[in-house]
Amino acid sequence: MRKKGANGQESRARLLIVAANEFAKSGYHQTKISTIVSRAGLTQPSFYLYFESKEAVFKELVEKFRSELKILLEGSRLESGIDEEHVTGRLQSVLTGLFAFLGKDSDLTQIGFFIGDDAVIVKSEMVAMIEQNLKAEQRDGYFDGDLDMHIVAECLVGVIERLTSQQLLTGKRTPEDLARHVVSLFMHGISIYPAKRAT
Amino acid sequence: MRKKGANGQESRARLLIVAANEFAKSGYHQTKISTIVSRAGLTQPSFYLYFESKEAVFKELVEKFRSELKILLEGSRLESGIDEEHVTGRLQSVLTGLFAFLGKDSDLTQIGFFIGDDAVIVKSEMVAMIEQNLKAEQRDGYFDGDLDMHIVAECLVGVIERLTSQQLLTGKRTPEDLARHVVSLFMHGISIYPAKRAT
Amino acid sequence: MRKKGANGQESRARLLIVAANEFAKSGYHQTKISTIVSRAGLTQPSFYLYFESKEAVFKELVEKFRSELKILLEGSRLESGIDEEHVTGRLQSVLTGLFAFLGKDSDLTQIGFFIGDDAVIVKSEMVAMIEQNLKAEQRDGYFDGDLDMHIVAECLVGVIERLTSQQLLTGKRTPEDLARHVVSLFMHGISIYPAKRAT
Amino acid sequence: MRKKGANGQESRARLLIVAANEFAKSGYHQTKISTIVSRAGLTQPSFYLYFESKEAVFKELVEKFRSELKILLEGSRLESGIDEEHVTGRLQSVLTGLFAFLGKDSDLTQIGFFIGDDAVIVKSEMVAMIEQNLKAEQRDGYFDGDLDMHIVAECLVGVIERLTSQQLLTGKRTPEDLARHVVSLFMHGISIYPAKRAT
DNA sequence: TATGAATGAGCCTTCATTCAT
DNA sequence: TATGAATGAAGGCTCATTCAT
Repeated sequence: MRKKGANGQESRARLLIVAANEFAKSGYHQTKISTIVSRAGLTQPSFYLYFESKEAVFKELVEKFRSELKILLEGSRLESGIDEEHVTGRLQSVLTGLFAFLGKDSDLTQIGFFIGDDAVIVKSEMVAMIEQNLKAEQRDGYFDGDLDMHIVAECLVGVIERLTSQQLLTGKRTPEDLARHVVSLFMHGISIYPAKRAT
Repeated sequence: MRKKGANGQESRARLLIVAANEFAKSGYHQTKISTIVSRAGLTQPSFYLYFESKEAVFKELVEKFRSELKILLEGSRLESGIDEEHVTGRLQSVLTGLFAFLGKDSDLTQIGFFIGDDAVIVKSEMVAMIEQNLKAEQRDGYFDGDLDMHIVAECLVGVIERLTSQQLLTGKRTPEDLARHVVSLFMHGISIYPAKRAT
Repeated sequence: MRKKGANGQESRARLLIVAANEFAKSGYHQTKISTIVSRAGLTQPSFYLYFESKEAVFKELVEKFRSELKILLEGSRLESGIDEEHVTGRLQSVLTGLFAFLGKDSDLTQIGFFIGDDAVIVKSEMVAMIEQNLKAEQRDGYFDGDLDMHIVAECLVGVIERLTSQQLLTGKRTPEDLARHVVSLFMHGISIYPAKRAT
Repeated sequence: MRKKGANGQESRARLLIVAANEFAKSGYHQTKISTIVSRAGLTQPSFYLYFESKEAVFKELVEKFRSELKILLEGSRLESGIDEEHVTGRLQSVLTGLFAFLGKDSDLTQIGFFIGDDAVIVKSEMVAMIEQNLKAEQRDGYFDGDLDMHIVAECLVGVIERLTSQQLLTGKRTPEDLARHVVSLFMHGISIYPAKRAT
């Protein structure tokens, strides 16, 4: 009879899952290898059979998050839209995709988006990307030329950040729902009065 | 014979300042008592002359932030406005005050707003408060009745959070500047087209 | 189906060679089984197919050295010489043989002569043997009767030890060369003045 | 009542002594901090109160040996002698001093002369120094011009090495005694016949 | 003959905290 | 008010060795 998980890949996978969960729950430094291996039904040396070090697993997880996110974002670059409908629709779909991605694996999202020094970088890159797109649309006349798109991009990321942690990862809202609210808010704000734009 | 600066209150104050800075820089767990006392020109036992434990200093700092914030927010409750001008103006002034507060002591803000488990609570409370105010204004007809003000409040806090850490604490923007951008974004969004509200 | 080289004796031999090299290079404790098997193209359990333990391989190597050395030394016992020419010649040839042996397999020499607790014993035995021979020649009148042959023997071994590690194993000198120098030094010293022996 | 050794310098000194003894007895890697502190009547963290790391103590000990040895050797440079008596006497006194130094603190000698990678260097430097001196005397005509003084120096160090570990550190012989034997051996060898030098 | 998988035992190092002065 | 000295409790990592196949 095989020992439980006498299969390397399976053990590794289990360790990775548990590790992600622990890192997400407690942060990098508070996570103990002893807890990880114990939850994975193994002993400490086994951990080092599959990973170089504590830092290495963490990096692997961060990298996984980053690369998946990169693929998602690159696949959803906003080309210049044609009319307002399109712009809105595109934003809606991109955000839905993003929230769907962020909600898919809550441990990984926690790690890549909120824990560790790289999270700051990830979000900065996201801001930069969004800013580029917004500026393009702004040049095309869809958005008020006076807006500081860097600030807008920062705000959007702040919103995504908070909604992800408070609404998405807690299961209170769906990606579509969140995307709809965000689009609505960012497109038209909450006032019932039209903006007094510089004319 | 007293040592230079061998004044209890002064030593305590110095420890508190250094501790705040270390917590802000490195987070709770990465901050070492040895570093704090060393920077404060004292030795480890002295630390325990003024504070019960590492956790105690941290809590004291968090509490300081929370109480100051509480006073600020209570002093700036939005009473029902009278017209759009007022609503906008009030929001603008409240946000300016909030950013001013958050920018006043960056170490304390870091601690109370971003580090430690209480930060989550602080922000949730802020969300709740904002939500109340928004709902009141909504009832008064200033905002679209269909809007989910809980989500809007969450978004506002997310925006405040991010702008604080990325623009305010880095010295890139002033409180007024940030408040203006936020008000503009939240009131009217970025689209040049008016919202198609349900009629 | 056998794997390439899946011949027990061959694997064992490979392990032995690599082990000798690692022990020689890094010493007993710093040598890791994992390194040995990896260099031998095998896995850790295979090691235990051929050797009881880490200590066992080491002992086997030490024993190999000791037995070979023993054979060499026993075959070269100095019988009482007849005249000075003979004594000198005999010493020269014995030393040449010894250096040749020590230079033959540098890893084994390193292990048996310099590493591990047995090396001390090996050299002590060598001292004892040399001492016997020197004393015999001394009784026969070839050497000054006042000399403490135990010390002389110790010196000779010290010289052999150092020349082996610094000149022989580094390839700087040949066995013959070294033997000649040692004989010259031990027979007549370096002074140009004759010794003032007690008469 | 003071705790045993509630004096920093004393604790440090005790640790250093015990550490030296352990390193000398078991070598670097086999020496355990736990053993050192336990023998010094302390606990593990205390060790790190006085030393950076295990490696650091070791280095400190090695350095102590090296610097003391350096001072000794520099103070006893052989100036060109005047006649054979002088040369012999000088050699005798230098060797006596050296053996006295090597016998003074056997643990330190073990560490600096036999353990650790630096021991090899120490001895190489010693060879170089001796070689210089011998060559000078050789140029002055005291020694046979045909001798390879590098080899002679190597032999001398080999002899010192062995006599130190086997006779001096074991308490069997005194520095003077050993020096006398070495001088006699190196000056005139053991043969009763005079050397047939090239004429 | 060979290996994939796993582990018991152990070692170095760190840090918040305390005791005696 | 202040500190020199010390420690309990942990945590990351390594290595020789074994089990089941």
